[in-house]
Amino acid sequence: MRRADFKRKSRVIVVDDNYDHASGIRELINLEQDYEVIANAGNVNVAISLIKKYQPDIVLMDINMPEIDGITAISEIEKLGLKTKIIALTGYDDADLIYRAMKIGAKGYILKTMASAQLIRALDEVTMGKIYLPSVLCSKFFEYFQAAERNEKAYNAAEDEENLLNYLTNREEEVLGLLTEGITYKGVAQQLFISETTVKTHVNNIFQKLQVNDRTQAVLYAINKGFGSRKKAKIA
Amino acid sequence: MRRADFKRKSRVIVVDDNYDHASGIRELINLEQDYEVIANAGNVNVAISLIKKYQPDIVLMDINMPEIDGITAISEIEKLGLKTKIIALTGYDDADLIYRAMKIGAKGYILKTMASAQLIRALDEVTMGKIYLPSVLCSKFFEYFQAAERNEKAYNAAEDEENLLNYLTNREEEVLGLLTEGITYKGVAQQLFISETTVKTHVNNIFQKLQVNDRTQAVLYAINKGFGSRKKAKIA
DNA sequence: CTTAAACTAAATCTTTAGATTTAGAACTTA
DNA sequence: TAAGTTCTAAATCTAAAGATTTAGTTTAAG
Repeated sequence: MRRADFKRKSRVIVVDDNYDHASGIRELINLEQDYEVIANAGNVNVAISLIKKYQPDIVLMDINMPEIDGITAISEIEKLGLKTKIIALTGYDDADLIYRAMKIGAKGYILKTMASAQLIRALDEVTMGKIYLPSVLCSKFFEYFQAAERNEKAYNAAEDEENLLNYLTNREEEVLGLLTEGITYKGVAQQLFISETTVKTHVNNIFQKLQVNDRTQAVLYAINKGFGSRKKAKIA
Repeated sequence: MRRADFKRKSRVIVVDDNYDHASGIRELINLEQDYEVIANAGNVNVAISLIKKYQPDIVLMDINMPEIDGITAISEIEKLGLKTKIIALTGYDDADLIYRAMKIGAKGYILKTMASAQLIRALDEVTMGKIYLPSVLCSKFFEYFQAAERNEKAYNAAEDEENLLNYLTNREEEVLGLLTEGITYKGVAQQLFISETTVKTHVNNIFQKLQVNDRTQAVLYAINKGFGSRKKAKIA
């Protein structure tokens, strides 16, 4: 899986507040013909300026660091929008950490306790544009991921008892749609080419069907039930 | 990784509309001392009633089936709330399919083209409560997952230009909080033990700061900016 | 052919909402 | 101490919002 010799070495920056550990990794990586460590960083701020300056191919990021944590650091680096790929590195296989690191864009995640072969393997895979997560960690990730999804579902299911929106007529839905954009009776009347009194009639019917007393409550009900789903009314 | 002999065999149901393929898997699994296929199902409806009846330990679910697709099927089975673990099975490594299957709770995902050892490995891992996703598919999953997260971020970033909510005073935030529950001036006044005119003053200041004209727009602005974030005002 | 929704609209009336101005008390900061 | 914020409150309006009743069309269902 080694790349041909005529390709330049992949440039790596190691971020770890433990100097000894960083040095160990550096030496380990420099033994490989395909990689070279171009810098070490002992804290996040130094790391970010080095990364901005050198735009390395890969960053090995220790997650457990003082001041700014590694997760935040990854997030910051991702914001730079470089091609730099980040591999997270920790001592423990905390599901939450793995989930968060992968969520914000880490391309790999390995444990410090893993064999050095794992590290090189991770570098190889990530260099080839893949994502590397050892199966143990992969399993951990999914525990967390699926638990999170289940919570989402349970959360939404709670308000799925009965959706009063289903009782609305087409016209009433249209009117409600305009209400959820913060438009007045007059405005709705103009947009639908009907009189203001008609709008009032519709709105009153909507209130009764949704069992609310005013437009604010109607709008809140509609939004909570996912009315208009992903459009999110724009104000400003 | 085989379990001790005194433990009963894990009971497996195979769901696949291709009878030959299902039979092949059945024979393959029955060669293992730890597993036995207790039923085959050629379509989703049969599968679900069999699963309800036998509550197997594992379901091997082909995703590409006529009528109801396998993803929906997994979702339906998960809704039953059984201990049954589902392993998805497809011909292609479609990132979207993998993502959706894992998202709704599949405990494993393997390709039909993979060696039979992979299948047994998946059964073993899943039986032990882990999640099994071969590294190739794991990588595919994360491509999709991270792309989805990036889109989320981009979506939210668009309205992060400036959050006018930051200019609100504490009291104004309180008032806005009550407005986002659909409460009237009088109601807010009672809850905060202040006069109605004071509430009006606050509300007017809120309108100016949020650059809106009425409470509906203020509430919409607040919700869009994540005011109260995950609480979602309850009406009804 | 009749019944029942659904959409339309008017009239009337009460209640909130919202704009605007002014101002006192408490607290903070230069 | 003076200036500035924040929270409080009142008075006075105007403009919306909302409740209620009645009623004429149209269209689909029986």
